[in-house]
Amino acid sequence: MTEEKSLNFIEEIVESDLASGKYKNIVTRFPPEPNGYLHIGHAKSITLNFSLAKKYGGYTNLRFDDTNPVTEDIEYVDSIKDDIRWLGFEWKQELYASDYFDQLFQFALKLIKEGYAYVDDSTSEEIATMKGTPTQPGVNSPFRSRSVEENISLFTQMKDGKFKDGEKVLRAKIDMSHTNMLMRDPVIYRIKHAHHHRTGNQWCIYPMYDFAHGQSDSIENITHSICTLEFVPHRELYDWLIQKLEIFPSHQYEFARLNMTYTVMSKRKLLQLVNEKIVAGWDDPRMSTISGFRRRGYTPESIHLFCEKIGVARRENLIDIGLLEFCLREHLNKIALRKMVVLDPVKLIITNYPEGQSETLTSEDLHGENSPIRNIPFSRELWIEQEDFLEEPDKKWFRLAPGKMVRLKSAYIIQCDKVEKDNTGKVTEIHCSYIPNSKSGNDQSGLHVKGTIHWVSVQHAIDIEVRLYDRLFTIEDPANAEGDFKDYINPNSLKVKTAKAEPSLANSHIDDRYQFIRKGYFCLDSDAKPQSPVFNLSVSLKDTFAKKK
RNA sequence: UGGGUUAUGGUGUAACGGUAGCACUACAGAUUUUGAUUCUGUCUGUCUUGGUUCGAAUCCAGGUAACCCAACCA
Repeated sequence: MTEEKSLNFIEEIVESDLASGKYKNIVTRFPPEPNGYLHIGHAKSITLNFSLAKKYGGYTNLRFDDTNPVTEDIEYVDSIKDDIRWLGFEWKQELYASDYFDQLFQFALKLIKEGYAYVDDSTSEEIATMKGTPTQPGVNSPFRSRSVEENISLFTQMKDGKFKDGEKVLRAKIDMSHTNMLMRDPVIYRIKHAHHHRTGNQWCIYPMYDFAHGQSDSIENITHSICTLEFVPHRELYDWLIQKLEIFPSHQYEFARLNMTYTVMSKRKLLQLVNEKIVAGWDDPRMSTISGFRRRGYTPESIHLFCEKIGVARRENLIDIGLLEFCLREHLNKIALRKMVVLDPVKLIITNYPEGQSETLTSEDLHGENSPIRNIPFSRELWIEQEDFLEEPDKKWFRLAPGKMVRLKSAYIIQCDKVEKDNTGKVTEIHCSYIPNSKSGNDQSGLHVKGTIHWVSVQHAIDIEVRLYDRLFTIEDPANAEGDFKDYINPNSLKVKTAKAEPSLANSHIDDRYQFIRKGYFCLDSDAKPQSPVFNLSVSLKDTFAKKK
């Protein structure tokens, strides 16, 4: 059965361009500004650009849009490259808009020579005022009619550092009464005496986005320049500049950016969370950054699946973060090694199991058949989960309770005989007896129990730190809520506890993925040290029982 | 009050004038040594008003709503 997958609108454009012979193959680019870490929204864009080129036999460039030296930094270019590689994509060329500064300067000169650009001495406030408003046309700058010679001379002096920041700008000469505000003589070069992370102090004028992005696309022969919806109004300017410059006609296409519930997606907001130490850093496992998800235990596969499922369209969206979690579980369920870990321990004593005795049982590492198996020590005293015992359960309870039976996963069936409590009424010990002929894999007891619980042998258990994460925000759309988004931080987004784990967890590696049975998926955190393992909750298991309560 | 963009179940996304489909979620059931997984089933949708047409989610006109645009940010 061939299931025909429908194309998204960009694939349709590409297919039609290919079919019409407009292009023989396509070239895309991913153009981050190195002023922050990449987030899951970028993953959507990365996946779109790289997958598209791969699917249609083209390639993708990685181009850093580094035209604003005051906000950009080498730290960010390194992290961006790491993240893209981790996602599994390979760029054809690693490029920088700053590679084109000379070329861009020549482009500007060409515009000036043809009367399409001029140097303006107005202040930014004056320029803003003269620009008008969306409902009122702007007025021409008094400097708009300078001669070509004067403009060339002034622009060259700008480049040569003859002026201070803000003293002059170069503007495209288009139409001050255009309905599109971006066409009202946009600034295309400004003076910034700033150190650039690549060109150093070579330049003191820097092109604006609109005079760098499209031109870079063109220089690289990008066929499909894909960006998000807020750039729709820029497209007219993008096309205008390419036409006046008479360079390769790249085309811009826009799609709706990713928004996700219970998180924020803007670099500015993420930076605030980092700077104000609300999170531990850009790669804090609660962050929506790619590095955050990676540290949290997400896999590239899970993110690919997510990007495939959310689709690509042109309408605003707010994706349920539950879908991302679903995609993670979907992958982890197949690969995560099963382990037994008790998060909130209470002691269970098997009174008819000899003191001092222990035995080695085996358990499956994975769910399906043909799973590898591992050894687990069993003994008289065990840790079990507090929530797996209830003194006065209702009829739907099938875990442990006085007089009730459960199976200890991969071990024996036990029956609860008695409980010990402290003077506050808290259960301190649960006394049970086990059914010797009910051993897992060789059960001759004929008993049928509904519940199975996990456990760890007290004398063999190791202590591990577990970090349990919850969503960072308490409301679905903090970015668009009333007031400051930080008012909606979830105070319980991180809980740390010491858990009792089966000994095999002592030698874990950073890329290993685990399922702590009946609890969730976990991975070793980068804070872990050989003698003090730390595990992150990647995502909990679906829990229909807890939900019903 | 100008210009641009978009409206399909709770959330996403298809259907390109001819049966509104898929996924997630929710709910119900089966299986289960993870209340997980797996399997089966159920609920819920074309913004609105007109028009064209044998036939409209799709085409046309008018409304309505949401988002974007007045950085020397990208």
